[in-house]
Amino acid sequence: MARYQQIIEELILTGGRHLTAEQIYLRLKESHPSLVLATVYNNLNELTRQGKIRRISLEGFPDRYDAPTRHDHLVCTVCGGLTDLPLPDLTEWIEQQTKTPIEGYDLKIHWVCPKCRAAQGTTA
Amino acid sequence: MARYQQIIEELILTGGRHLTAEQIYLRLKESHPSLVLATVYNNLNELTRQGKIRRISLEGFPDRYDAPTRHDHLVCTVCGGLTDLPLPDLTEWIEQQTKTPIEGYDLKIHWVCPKCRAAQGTTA
DNA sequence: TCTTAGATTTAGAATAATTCTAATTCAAAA
DNA sequence: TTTTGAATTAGAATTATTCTAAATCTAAGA
Repeated sequence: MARYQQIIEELILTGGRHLTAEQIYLRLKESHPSLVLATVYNNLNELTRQGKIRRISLEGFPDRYDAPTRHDHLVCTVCGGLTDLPLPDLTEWIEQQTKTPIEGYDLKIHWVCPKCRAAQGTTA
Repeated sequence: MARYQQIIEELILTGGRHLTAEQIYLRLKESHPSLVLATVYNNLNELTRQGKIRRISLEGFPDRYDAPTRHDHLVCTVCGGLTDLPLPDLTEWIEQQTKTPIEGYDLKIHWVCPKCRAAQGTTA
């Protein structure tokens, strides 16, 4: 069962990174016309719960889904675009600072991506 | 003008931290019965734009509003509760690592708060 | 004082992402 | 072949937030 779980996972891990639920739905609908958006959400929730994928929540934009490998993200404050950023793992440092065990963390770095920086130079 | 801007700002900075728009609305409605939720949102957006308050987005919970001082947050993965955590500023370290100027960052640390940890021990 | 102009607030409809519910379908086991 | 439980489907519901248009207010100018 879980007819769609595997192809959704594969699409997220290899077919395109940082996809939204709707993008996943539209891509898979081509080859699986009976697929429905609610099924995509169901599977995304299940995969996230199992730790096979990672959900990235962004202010003002729909959630995106990513590989669960440990890495951080640059978020463009202009276009909302996401870029992977593999900074060193801060877990131990945080636990030393807080003197408390933690489950993990979510680090989003705000920048203006090169494309938007160029566009700013043009208009401003 | 901006009749409500100041009292909203004051409530966020001093009257209670990590409040939602609705909590702010309910508290102020007592003393200002004509106040409407849309006005709260308008003012929260304006205050955020001006950098006088900070918006904190949490997965699955409404946004909360906080003082704009630089600090990080512990987020309980069980109850969603927020706790302030003043870790050292990582901006310079991140800029060294990425070799790119950044605008700031958002660091949320996932833990189980003491209250939920105790409750877990009880039930599990 | 009266008028005007601009901004703010109000009221409530609209939006959009996501979840929920109930009915249907499916796959495997009995 | 029948049963059973889980997954999918369809579409309604939810919820936080935004939007729109009308009403209100404030301050300035005549």
